[in-house]
Amino acid sequence: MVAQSRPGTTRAALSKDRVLRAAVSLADEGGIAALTMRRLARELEVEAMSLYHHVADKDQVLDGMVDVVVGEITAGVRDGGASSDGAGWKAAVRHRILAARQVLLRHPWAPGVIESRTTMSPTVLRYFDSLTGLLLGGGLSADLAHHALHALGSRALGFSQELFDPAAGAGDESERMLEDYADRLPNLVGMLTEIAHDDPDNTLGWCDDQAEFEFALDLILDGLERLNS
Amino acid sequence: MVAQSRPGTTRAALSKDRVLRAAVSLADEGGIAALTMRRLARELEVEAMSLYHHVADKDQVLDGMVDVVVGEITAGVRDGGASSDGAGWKAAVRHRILAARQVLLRHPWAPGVIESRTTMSPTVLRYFDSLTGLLLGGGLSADLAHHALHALGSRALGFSQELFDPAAGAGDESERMLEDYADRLPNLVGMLTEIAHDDPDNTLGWCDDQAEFEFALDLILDGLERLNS
DNA sequence: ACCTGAACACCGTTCAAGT
DNA sequence: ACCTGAACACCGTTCAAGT
Repeated sequence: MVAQSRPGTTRAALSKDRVLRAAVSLADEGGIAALTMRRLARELEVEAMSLYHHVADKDQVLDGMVDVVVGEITAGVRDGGASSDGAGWKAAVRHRILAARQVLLRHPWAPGVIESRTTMSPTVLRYFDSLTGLLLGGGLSADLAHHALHALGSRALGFSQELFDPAAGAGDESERMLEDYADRLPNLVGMLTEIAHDDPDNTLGWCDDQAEFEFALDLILDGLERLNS
Repeated sequence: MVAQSRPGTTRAALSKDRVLRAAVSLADEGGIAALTMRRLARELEVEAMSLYHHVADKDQVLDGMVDVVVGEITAGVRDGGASSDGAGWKAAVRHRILAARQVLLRHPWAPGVIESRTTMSPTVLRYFDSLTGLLLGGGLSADLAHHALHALGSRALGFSQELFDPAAGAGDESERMLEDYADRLPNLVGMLTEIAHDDPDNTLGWCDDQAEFEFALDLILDGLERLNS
Protein backbone atom coordinates (compact mmCIF):
# COMPACT_ATOMS: atom_id res chain seq x y z
CA MET A 1 0.00 0.00 0.00
CA VAL A 2 1.30 3.38 -0.98
CA ALA A 3 0.09 6.75 0.28
CA GLN A 4 -2.66 6.97 -2.30
CA SER A 5 -6.22 5.79 -1.89
CA ARG A 6 -7.09 6.05 -5.59
CA PRO A 7 -4.94 6.66 -8.66
CA GLY A 8 -4.37 10.36 -8.96
CA THR A 9 -5.66 11.06 -5.46
CA THR A 10 -2.78 11.80 -3.15
CA ARG A 11 -3.74 11.44 0.49
CA ALA A 12 -2.85 14.32 2.78
CA ALA A 13 0.44 13.66 4.52
CA LEU A 14 0.21 12.51 8.10
CA SER A 15 1.06 15.12 10.69
CA LYS A 16 0.75 15.54 14.43
CA ASP A 17 -2.07 17.96 13.85
CA ARG A 18 -4.04 15.54 11.68
CA VAL A 19 -3.48 12.77 14.22
CA LEU A 20 -4.77 14.91 17.07
CA ARG A 21 -7.83 16.15 15.22
CA ALA A 22 -8.69 12.60 14.21
CA ALA A 23 -8.26 11.49 17.83
CA VAL A 24 -10.63 14.21 19.06
CA SER A 25 -13.36 13.36 16.60
CA LEU A 26 -12.95 9.65 17.31
CA ALA A 27 -13.42 10.29 21.04
CA ASP A 28 -16.30 12.67 20.36
CA GLU A 29 -18.13 9.96 18.46
CA GLY A 30 -17.31 6.79 20.37
CA GLY A 31 -16.09 7.89 23.78
CA ILE A 32 -12.55 7.75 25.06
CA ALA A 33 -12.60 3.94 25.20
CA ALA A 34 -12.97 3.93 21.42
CA LEU A 35 -9.66 5.71 21.09
CA THR A 36 -6.95 3.14 20.46
CA MET A 37 -3.81 3.68 18.48
CA ARG A 38 -4.89 0.98 16.08
CA ARG A 39 -8.35 2.40 15.45
CA LEU A 40 -6.92 5.91 15.17
CA ALA A 41 -4.57 4.64 12.47
CA ARG A 42 -7.40 2.93 10.62
CA GLU A 43 -9.35 6.20 10.68
CA LEU A 44 -6.39 7.91 9.06
CA GLU A 45 -6.01 5.08 6.56
CA VAL A 46 -2.57 4.26 7.78
CA GLU A 47 -0.84 1.51 9.73
CA ALA A 48 -0.87 1.88 13.52
CA MET A 49 2.89 2.18 13.68
CA SER A 50 2.99 5.15 11.37
CA LEU A 51 1.48 7.22 14.16
CA TYR A 52 4.68 6.87 16.15
CA HIS A 53 6.51 9.03 13.67
CA HIS A 54 4.38 11.98 14.76
CA VAL A 55 3.66 11.29 18.44
CA ALA A 56 5.87 9.64 21.01
CA ASP A 57 3.14 7.52 22.55
CA LYS A 58 -0.55 7.44 23.41
CA ASP A 59 -0.06 9.74 26.38
CA GLN A 60 1.20 12.43 24.02
CA VAL A 61 -1.95 11.95 21.94
CA LEU A 62 -4.06 12.57 25.04
CA ASP A 63 -1.96 15.62 25.95
CA GLY A 64 -2.50 16.97 22.47
CA MET A 65 -6.24 16.35 22.57
CA VAL A 66 -6.51 18.49 25.70
CA ASP A 67 -4.67 21.24 23.88
CA VAL A 68 -7.09 21.03 20.96
CA VAL A 69 -10.06 21.44 23.30
CA VAL A 70 -8.54 24.21 25.41
CA GLY A 71 -7.52 25.86 22.16
CA GLU A 72 -11.19 25.89 21.15
CA ILE A 73 -12.02 27.58 24.43
CA THR A 74 -9.30 30.20 24.08
CA ALA A 75 -10.25 30.84 20.46
CA GLY A 76 -13.71 31.98 21.58
CA VAL A 77 -12.28 34.66 23.86
CA ARG A 78 -11.71 38.14 22.53
CA ASP A 79 -8.78 39.59 24.36
CA GLY A 80 -8.69 42.91 26.13
CA GLY A 81 -11.87 44.93 26.34
CA ALA A 82 -13.93 44.90 29.47
CA SER A 83 -11.65 42.42 31.21
CA SER A 84 -9.53 44.89 33.12
CA ASP A 85 -11.95 47.58 34.23
CA GLY A 86 -12.25 46.61 37.88
CA ALA A 87 -15.75 45.98 39.08
CA GLY A 88 -16.78 43.75 36.18
CA TRP A 89 -14.40 40.94 37.08
CA LYS A 90 -17.13 38.68 38.44
CA ALA A 91 -19.25 38.91 35.30
CA ALA A 92 -16.18 38.49 33.11
CA VAL A 93 -15.02 35.36 34.95
CA ARG A 94 -18.53 33.98 34.97
CA HIS A 95 -18.93 34.58 31.26
CA ARG A 96 -15.62 33.02 30.36
CA ILE A 97 -16.20 29.91 32.46
CA LEU A 98 -19.69 29.36 31.07
CA ALA A 99 -18.25 29.71 27.57
CA ALA A 100 -15.65 27.09 28.41
CA ARG A 101 -18.44 24.84 29.63
CA GLN A 102 -20.20 25.09 26.27
CA VAL A 103 -17.06 23.87 24.54
CA LEU A 104 -16.61 20.97 26.95
CA LEU A 105 -20.19 19.86 26.44
CA ARG A 106 -19.20 19.04 22.88
CA HIS A 107 -16.32 16.87 24.16
CA PRO A 108 -17.72 14.71 26.97
CA TRP A 109 -14.47 12.73 27.24
CA ALA A 110 -12.42 15.87 27.92
CA PRO A 111 -12.98 16.25 31.69
CA GLY A 112 -11.74 12.74 32.37
CA VAL A 113 -8.71 13.17 30.11
CA ILE A 114 -7.88 16.60 31.53
CA GLU A 115 -7.92 15.23 35.05
CA SER A 116 -5.75 12.30 34.05
CA ARG A 117 -2.93 14.56 32.84
CA THR A 118 -0.16 15.01 35.38
CA THR A 119 1.34 18.19 33.98
CA MET A 120 -0.30 21.28 32.61
CA SER A 121 0.43 22.03 28.98
CA PRO A 122 1.41 25.53 27.84
CA THR A 123 -2.05 25.91 26.31
CA VAL A 124 -3.77 25.15 29.61
CA LEU A 125 -1.36 27.40 31.46
CA ARG A 126 -2.22 30.19 29.03
CA TYR A 127 -5.91 29.75 29.76
CA PHE A 128 -5.27 29.96 33.49
CA ASP A 129 -3.01 32.94 32.98
CA SER A 130 -5.81 34.75 31.21
CA LEU A 131 -8.29 33.82 33.94
CA THR A 132 -5.82 34.98 36.57
CA GLY A 133 -5.61 38.26 34.71
CA LEU A 134 -9.34 38.77 35.15
CA LEU A 135 -9.06 38.14 38.88
CA LEU A 136 -6.06 40.38 39.48
CA GLY A 137 -7.56 43.02 37.20
CA GLY A 138 -10.64 42.92 39.40
CA GLY A 139 -8.59 43.93 42.37
CA LEU A 140 -8.18 40.56 44.04
CA SER A 141 -4.92 40.16 45.93
CA ALA A 142 -2.44 37.60 44.65
CA ASP A 143 -3.29 35.46 47.64
CA LEU A 144 -7.04 35.58 47.07
CA ALA A 145 -6.68 35.00 43.33
CA HIS A 146 -4.60 31.95 44.10
CA HIS A 147 -7.21 30.61 46.51
CA ALA A 148 -9.84 31.36 43.88
CA LEU A 149 -8.14 29.17 41.28
CA HIS A 150 -8.01 26.29 43.73
CA ALA A 151 -11.60 26.80 44.84
CA LEU A 152 -12.82 26.84 41.27
CA GLY A 153 -10.74 23.79 40.46
CA SER A 154 -12.02 22.03 37.38
CA ARG A 155 -14.92 24.48 37.28
CA ALA A 156 -12.44 27.05 36.03
CA LEU A 157 -12.26 25.01 32.84
CA GLY A 158 -16.01 24.67 32.67
CA PHE A 159 -16.77 21.28 34.14
CA SER A 160 -17.57 19.58 37.39
CA GLN A 161 -17.65 15.83 37.48
CA GLU A 162 -21.21 14.96 38.47
CA LEU A 163 -21.27 12.15 41.00
CA PHE A 164 -24.95 11.49 40.48
CA ASP A 165 -25.82 9.73 37.28
CA PRO A 166 -28.18 11.99 35.32
CA ALA A 167 -29.98 8.99 33.82
CA ALA A 168 -29.92 6.87 36.96
CA GLY A 169 -33.58 6.59 37.76
CA ALA A 170 -35.32 8.69 35.17
CA GLY A 171 -38.91 8.13 34.13
CA ASP A 172 -41.67 6.39 35.99
CA GLU A 173 -39.32 3.97 37.69
CA SER A 174 -38.01 6.75 39.88
CA GLU A 175 -41.15 7.03 41.97
CA ARG A 176 -41.19 3.34 42.68
CA MET A 177 -37.51 3.52 43.55
CA LEU A 178 -38.23 6.38 45.89
CA GLU A 179 -40.67 4.21 47.84
CA ASP A 180 -38.35 1.21 47.83
CA TYR A 181 -35.50 3.14 49.37
CA ALA A 182 -37.53 5.42 51.63
CA ASP A 183 -36.61 3.46 54.76
CA ARG A 184 -32.92 3.06 53.99
CA LEU A 185 -32.34 6.57 52.59
CA PRO A 186 -34.88 8.69 54.45
CA ASN A 187 -33.11 12.03 54.10
CA LEU A 188 -32.30 11.69 50.43
CA VAL A 189 -35.76 10.44 49.57
CA GLY A 190 -37.38 13.08 51.72
CA MET A 191 -35.41 15.82 50.03
CA LEU A 192 -36.14 14.57 46.53
CA THR A 193 -39.87 14.02 47.07
CA GLU A 194 -40.21 17.51 48.45
CA ILE A 195 -38.45 18.94 45.42
CA ALA A 196 -40.59 16.81 43.11
CA HIS A 197 -43.68 18.04 44.94
CA ASP A 198 -42.77 21.67 44.37
CA ASP A 199 -41.87 21.04 40.75
CA PRO A 200 -43.62 18.02 39.22
CA ASP A 201 -41.32 18.08 36.21
CA ASN A 202 -38.34 17.36 38.38
CA THR A 203 -38.09 13.63 38.98
CA LEU A 204 -35.42 11.76 40.89
CA GLY A 205 -32.09 11.69 39.16
CA TRP A 206 -32.99 14.38 36.70
CA CYS A 207 -31.12 17.50 37.64
CA ASP A 208 -30.58 20.55 35.50
CA ASP A 209 -26.81 20.37 35.19
CA GLN A 210 -26.56 23.84 33.72
CA ALA A 211 -28.52 25.39 36.58
CA GLU A 212 -26.53 23.47 39.19
CA PHE A 213 -23.27 24.46 37.56
CA GLU A 214 -24.27 28.12 37.63
CA PHE A 215 -25.48 27.89 41.22
CA ALA A 216 -22.15 26.50 42.40
CA LEU A 217 -20.17 28.93 40.28
CA ASP A 218 -22.08 31.91 41.63
CA LEU A 219 -21.76 30.61 45.17
CA ILE A 220 -17.98 30.60 44.76
CA LEU A 221 -17.75 33.92 42.92
CA ASP A 222 -20.02 35.67 45.42
CA GLY A 223 -17.92 34.29 48.25
CA LEU A 224 -14.75 35.57 46.63
CA GLU A 225 -16.29 38.99 46.05
CA ARG A 226 -17.14 39.24 49.73
CA LEU A 227 -13.61 38.33 50.75
CA ASN A 228 -12.33 40.96 48.31
CA SER A 229 -13.94 43.84 50.12
CA MET B 1 -2.18 -27.05 42.09
CA VAL B 2 -4.63 -27.52 44.91
CA ALA B 3 -5.80 -24.88 47.37
CA GLN B 4 -2.86 -25.41 49.70
CA SER B 5 0.38 -23.46 49.69
CA ARG B 6 2.22 -25.86 52.04
CA PRO B 7 1.25 -29.29 53.38
CA GLY B 8 -1.06 -28.81 56.31
CA THR B 9 -1.63 -25.13 55.49
CA THR B 10 -5.07 -24.69 54.00
CA ARG B 11 -5.37 -21.42 52.20
CA ALA B 12 -8.38 -19.25 53.04
CA ALA B 13 -11.17 -19.83 50.54
CA LEU B 14 -11.60 -17.17 47.89
CA SER B 15 -14.51 -14.79 48.40
CA LYS B 16 -15.72 -11.52 46.95
CA ASP B 17 -14.61 -9.79 50.11
CA ARG B 18 -11.07 -11.16 49.92
CA VAL B 19 -10.89 -10.22 46.24
CA LEU B 20 -11.95 -6.64 46.93
CA ARG B 21 -9.61 -6.14 49.86
CA ALA B 22 -6.72 -7.50 47.81
CA ALA B 23 -7.68 -5.16 44.98
CA VAL B 24 -7.68 -2.16 47.30
CA SER B 25 -4.28 -2.93 48.75
CA LEU B 26 -2.88 -3.61 45.30
CA ALA B 27 -4.07 -0.21 44.09
CA ASP B 28 -2.86 1.46 47.29
CA GLU B 29 0.64 0.13 46.67
CA GLY B 30 1.03 0.31 42.93
CA GLY B 31 -1.62 2.70 41.68
CA ILE B 32 -4.73 1.82 39.73
CA ALA B 33 -2.71 0.87 36.65
CA ALA B 34 -1.17 -1.96 38.67
CA LEU B 35 -4.60 -3.47 39.18
CA THR B 36 -5.13 -6.13 36.54
CA MET B 37 -7.23 -9.22 36.95
CA ARG B 38 -4.17 -11.35 36.35
CA ARG B 39 -2.01 -9.61 38.92
CA LEU B 40 -4.87 -9.58 41.39
CA ALA B 41 -5.16 -13.33 40.98
CA ARG B 42 -1.44 -13.82 41.47
CA GLU B 43 -1.65 -11.79 44.68
CA LEU B 44 -4.33 -14.18 45.91
CA GLU B 45 -2.31 -17.19 44.79
CA VAL B 46 -4.96 -18.27 42.38
CA GLU B 47 -5.50 -18.40 38.62
CA ALA B 48 -6.95 -15.28 37.02
CA MET B 49 -10.09 -17.07 35.94
CA SER B 50 -10.98 -18.10 39.48
CA LEU B 51 -11.82 -14.47 40.21
CA TYR B 52 -14.78 -14.68 37.87
CA HIS B 53 -16.56 -17.04 40.26
CA HIS B 54 -16.79 -14.18 42.74
CA VAL B 55 -17.09 -11.07 40.59
CA ALA B 56 -18.79 -10.65 37.24
CA ASP B 57 -16.03 -8.57 35.69
CA LYS B 58 -13.41 -5.94 36.40
CA ASP B 59 -16.01 -3.19 36.57
CA GLN B 60 -17.60 -4.98 39.50
CA VAL B 61 -14.21 -5.09 41.19
CA LEU B 62 -13.92 -1.33 40.82
CA ASP B 63 -17.47 -0.85 42.11
CA GLY B 64 -16.61 -2.97 45.12
CA MET B 65 -13.40 -1.07 45.79
CA VAL B 66 -15.34 2.18 46.01
CA ASP B 67 -17.64 0.54 48.54
CA VAL B 68 -14.68 -0.57 50.62
CA VAL B 69 -13.35 2.99 50.76
CA VAL B 70 -16.70 4.66 51.41
CA GLY B 71 -17.31 1.98 54.01
CA GLU B 72 -14.12 3.12 55.75
CA ILE B 73 -15.45 6.68 55.73
CA THR B 74 -18.83 5.70 57.11
CA ALA B 75 -17.25 3.49 59.76
CA GLY B 76 -15.52 6.54 61.22
CA VAL B 77 -18.80 8.38 61.76
CA ARG B 78 -20.66 8.01 65.02
CA ASP B 79 -24.32 8.32 64.23
CA GLY B 80 -26.74 10.63 65.95
CA GLY B 81 -25.38 13.03 68.55
CA ALA B 82 -24.80 16.63 67.65
CA SER B 83 -25.81 16.13 64.02
CA SER B 84 -29.43 17.21 64.35
CA ASP B 85 -29.33 20.15 66.74
CA GLY B 86 -29.78 22.95 64.26
CA ALA B 87 -27.11 25.59 64.31
CA GLY B 88 -24.19 23.18 64.34
CA TRP B 89 -24.83 21.85 60.85
CA LYS B 90 -21.96 23.71 59.26
CA ALA B 91 -19.39 22.41 61.71
CA ALA B 92 -20.84 18.90 61.45
CA VAL B 93 -20.70 18.87 57.65
CA ARG B 94 -17.23 20.37 57.69
CA HIS B 95 -16.01 17.78 60.17
CA ARG B 96 -17.48 14.86 58.28
CA ILE B 97 -16.06 15.96 54.93
CA LEU B 98 -12.60 16.55 56.35
CA ALA B 99 -12.74 13.08 57.90
CA ALA B 100 -13.67 11.64 54.52
CA ARG B 101 -10.70 13.44 53.04
CA GLN B 102 -8.35 11.77 55.51
CA VAL B 103 -9.58 8.37 54.37
CA LEU B 104 -9.20 9.25 50.70
CA LEU B 105 -5.64 10.43 51.24
CA ARG B 106 -4.80 6.81 52.04
CA HIS B 107 -6.31 5.69 48.72
CA PRO B 108 -5.01 8.05 46.05
CA TRP B 109 -6.59 6.00 43.28
CA ALA B 110 -10.09 6.34 44.76
CA PRO B 111 -11.09 9.76 43.34
CA GLY B 112 -10.44 8.64 39.80
CA VAL B 113 -12.27 5.37 40.27
CA ILE B 114 -15.21 7.03 42.03
CA GLU B 115 -15.61 9.48 39.16
CA SER B 116 -15.44 6.69 36.61
CA ARG B 117 -18.43 4.86 38.10
CA THR B 118 -21.67 5.56 36.27
CA THR B 119 -24.06 4.56 39.02
CA MET B 120 -23.98 5.22 42.73
CA SER B 121 -23.74 2.16 44.91
CA PRO B 122 -25.99 1.71 47.96
CA THR B 123 -22.97 2.43 50.16
CA VAL B 124 -22.31 5.75 48.47
CA LEU B 125 -26.01 6.59 48.54
CA ARG B 126 -26.01 5.92 52.27
CA TYR B 127 -23.13 8.32 52.75
CA PHE B 128 -24.97 11.02 50.86
CA ASP B 129 -28.15 10.27 52.75
CA SER B 130 -26.33 10.85 56.00
CA LEU B 131 -24.80 14.07 54.71
CA THR B 132 -28.22 15.21 53.49
CA GLY B 133 -29.51 14.53 57.00
CA LEU B 134 -27.00 17.00 58.40
CA LEU B 135 -28.12 19.66 55.92
CA LEU B 136 -31.84 19.19 56.44
CA GLY B 137 -31.32 18.90 60.18
CA GLY B 138 -29.57 22.26 60.02
CA GLY B 139 -32.70 23.83 58.64
CA LEU B 140 -31.78 24.00 54.98
CA SER B 141 -34.73 23.67 52.63
CA ALA B 142 -34.92 20.62 50.42
CA ASP B 143 -34.09 22.86 47.49
CA LEU B 144 -31.05 24.42 49.11
CA ALA B 145 -29.79 21.07 50.40
CA HIS B 146 -30.05 19.72 46.87
CA HIS B 147 -28.11 22.65 45.48
CA ALA B 148 -25.58 22.15 48.26
CA LEU B 149 -24.89 18.55 47.25
CA HIS B 150 -24.26 19.62 43.67
CA ALA B 151 -22.11 22.56 44.71
CA LEU B 152 -20.00 20.36 46.95
CA GLY B 153 -19.72 17.75 44.23
CA SER B 154 -16.78 15.44 44.80
CA ARG B 155 -15.77 17.59 47.74
CA ALA B 156 -18.66 16.02 49.64
CA LEU B 157 -16.66 12.80 49.53
CA GLY B 158 -13.49 14.54 50.58
CA PHE B 159 -11.60 15.16 47.39
CA SER B 160 -11.14 17.69 44.65
CA GLN B 161 -9.11 16.74 41.63
CA GLU B 162 -6.20 19.17 41.61
CA LEU B 163 -5.51 20.44 38.12
CA PHE B 164 -2.13 21.80 39.09
CA ASP B 165 0.57 19.23 39.52
CA PRO B 166 1.87 19.50 43.10
CA ALA B 167 5.36 18.45 42.02
CA ALA B 168 5.37 20.34 38.72
CA GLY B 169 8.12 22.85 39.33
CA ALA B 170 9.25 22.30 42.88
CA GLY B 171 12.71 23.19 44.10
CA ASP B 172 15.17 25.67 42.70
CA GLU B 173 14.04 25.11 39.15
CA SER B 174 10.81 26.93 39.84
CA GLU B 175 12.43 30.33 40.08
CA ARG B 176 14.17 29.88 36.77
CA MET B 177 10.91 28.65 35.27
CA LEU B 178 9.19 31.74 36.59
CA GLU B 179 11.61 33.96 34.70
CA ASP B 180 11.36 31.87 31.54
CA TYR B 181 7.61 32.12 31.40
CA ALA B 182 7.25 35.64 32.75
CA ASP B 183 6.55 37.10 29.32
CA ARG B 184 4.14 34.41 28.16
CA LEU B 185 2.29 34.00 31.48
CA PRO B 186 2.53 37.42 33.08
CA ASN B 187 -0.51 37.15 35.34
CA LEU B 188 0.24 33.66 36.64
CA VAL B 189 3.90 34.46 37.21
CA GLY B 190 3.06 37.80 38.79
CA MET B 191 0.63 36.18 41.18
CA LEU B 192 3.04 33.43 42.16
CA THR B 193 6.05 35.68 42.66
CA GLU B 194 4.01 37.96 44.89
CA ILE B 195 2.89 35.00 46.98
CA ALA B 196 6.44 33.67 47.11
CA HIS B 197 7.62 37.11 48.22
CA ASP B 198 5.17 37.22 51.11
CA ASP B 199 5.99 33.66 52.14
CA PRO B 200 9.47 32.52 51.06
CA ASP B 201 8.63 28.89 51.88
CA ASN B 202 5.95 28.86 49.24
CA THR B 203 7.53 28.16 45.85
CA LEU B 204 5.80 27.75 42.52
CA GLY B 205 3.79 24.60 42.21
CA TRP B 206 3.90 23.84 45.89
CA CYS B 207 0.48 24.47 47.32
CA ASP B 208 -0.88 23.36 50.66
CA ASP B 209 -3.62 21.06 49.43
CA GLN B 210 -5.17 20.73 52.87
CA ALA B 211 -5.40 24.50 53.31
CA GLU B 212 -6.80 24.99 49.81
CA PHE B 213 -9.35 22.25 50.34
CA GLU B 214 -10.51 23.87 53.57
CA PHE B 215 -10.62 27.31 51.98
CA ALA B 216 -12.90 26.11 49.18
CA LEU B 217 -15.02 24.04 51.53
CA ASP B 218 -15.56 26.99 53.87
CA LEU B 219 -16.29 29.28 50.94
CA ILE B 220 -19.10 26.96 49.90
CA LEU B 221 -20.42 26.30 53.39
CA ASP B 222 -20.41 29.99 54.28
CA GLY B 223 -22.25 30.77 51.08
CA LEU B 224 -24.88 28.16 51.85
CA GLU B 225 -25.28 29.49 55.38
CA ARG B 226 -25.96 32.95 54.03
CA LEU B 227 -28.57 31.63 51.61
CA ASN B 228 -30.14 29.74 54.51
CA SER B 229 -31.01 32.87 56.45
C1' DA C 1 12.10 10.88 6.18
C1' DC C 2 8.32 8.33 6.39
C1' DC C 3 5.77 4.09 6.41
C1' DT C 4 5.20 -1.00 7.04
C1' DG C 5 4.77 -6.01 8.68
C1' DA C 6 5.82 -9.09 12.10
C1' DA C 7 6.46 -9.73 16.68
C1' DC C 8 6.49 -9.03 21.92
C1' DA C 9 4.49 -8.59 26.19
C1' DC C 10 0.70 -7.62 27.92
C1' DC C 11 -4.81 -7.03 28.66
C1' DG C 12 -10.08 -8.81 29.98
C1' DT C 13 -12.84 -12.54 29.21
C1' DT C 14 -14.97 -17.19 27.33
C1' DC C 15 -15.16 -21.93 27.31
C1' DA C 16 -14.67 -26.68 28.03
C1' DA C 17 -12.71 -29.49 31.17
C1' DG C 18 -11.32 -31.02 35.55
C1' DT C 19 -12.13 -32.07 40.97
C1' DA D 1 -19.42 -25.47 43.69
C1' DC D 2 -15.19 -24.02 42.76
C1' DC D 3 -10.98 -23.88 40.21
C1' DT D 4 -8.02 -24.49 36.00
C1' DG D 5 -5.59 -24.37 31.32
C1' DA D 6 -5.89 -23.08 26.79
C1' DA D 7 -7.59 -19.94 23.76
C1' DC D 8 -9.71 -15.55 21.69
C1' DA D 9 -9.77 -10.94 20.54
C1' DC D 10 -7.89 -7.28 21.72
C1' DC D 11 -4.15 -3.62 23.59
C1' DG D 12 0.48 -0.29 23.28
C1' DT D 13 4.87 -0.48 21.59
C1' DT D 14 9.64 -2.18 19.54
C1' DC D 15 12.28 -3.45 15.80
C1' DA D 16 14.16 -4.50 11.48
C1' DA D 17 13.08 -3.81 7.02
C1' DG D 18 11.36 -1.47 3.12
C1' DT D 19 10.75 3.01 -0.11
